[in-house]
Amino acid sequence: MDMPAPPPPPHQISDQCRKLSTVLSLVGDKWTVMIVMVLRDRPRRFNDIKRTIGGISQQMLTRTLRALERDGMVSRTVYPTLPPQVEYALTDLGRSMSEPVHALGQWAGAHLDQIEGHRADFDGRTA
Amino acid sequence: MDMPAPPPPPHQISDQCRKLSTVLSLVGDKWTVMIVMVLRDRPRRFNDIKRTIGGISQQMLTRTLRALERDGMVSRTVYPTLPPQVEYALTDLGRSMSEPVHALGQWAGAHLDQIEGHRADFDGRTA
DNA sequence: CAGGATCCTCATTGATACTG
DNA sequence: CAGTATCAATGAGGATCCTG
Repeated sequence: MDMPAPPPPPHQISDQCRKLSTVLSLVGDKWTVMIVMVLRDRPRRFNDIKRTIGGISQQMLTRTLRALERDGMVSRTVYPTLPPQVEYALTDLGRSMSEPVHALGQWAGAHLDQIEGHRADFDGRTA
Repeated sequence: MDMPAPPPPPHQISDQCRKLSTVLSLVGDKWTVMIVMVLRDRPRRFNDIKRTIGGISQQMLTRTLRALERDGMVSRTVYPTLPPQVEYALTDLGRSMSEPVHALGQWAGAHLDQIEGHRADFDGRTA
């Protein structure tokens, strides 16, 4: 069969991106970033995190922490006291991730007004 | 009324984060990052983007591009030819954003295996 | 205190068909 | 080609109640 080169698929980019989006979607998650940021200064307990963030349901906090634990970003330590204490902390991996995330946060902070300006502009023109 | 100091709300962090999450959620969006990455090398036309990404509905492509345009990340130029041509390109702001996003992508790529390892581990222990 | 189980609601996404 | 409009399905996220 004379097919010297298999047709190079035009979506190498998307394939790579698709794998990355698995991780990227972590960052886009409404709560994940907040939790990582909160845990950045020090380990905290469940309701401590809940109170600090404020506005998150325990359902979502549980789920998000589970997801972070699953990805190895957060460690979960149970102290069998009474009442039980569970402490969440960033792992090395989690702390490592928090750096580029923080950088992105910096950028976002620096350009927030600009973006909101564009939005108001756009909405004004559209209305 | 003797309330010398208004009770300092314990969620200064969350307030800041909430504003940032407006921008951060852009990054987490499944398609936004891909589109930005695709537009990073050169301006492209609608169906060109669609084909390159592959798997995105025209509905979502339209919406995501609109959102990016609204935020001032992407410019939309219409050439009144027949058939019509519409070219999308990153603005300076968009290109600026693509840098920390790219950094995050680098990180994600570098740690993808590690993360997937953790996931497999976790799922194994849980199952 | 930490979190599992349920139920419910609304936003996001996709598929399809139509238009300038 | 580059959209808009409509409909249907899926899932995220919140509220509530209950347990170890």
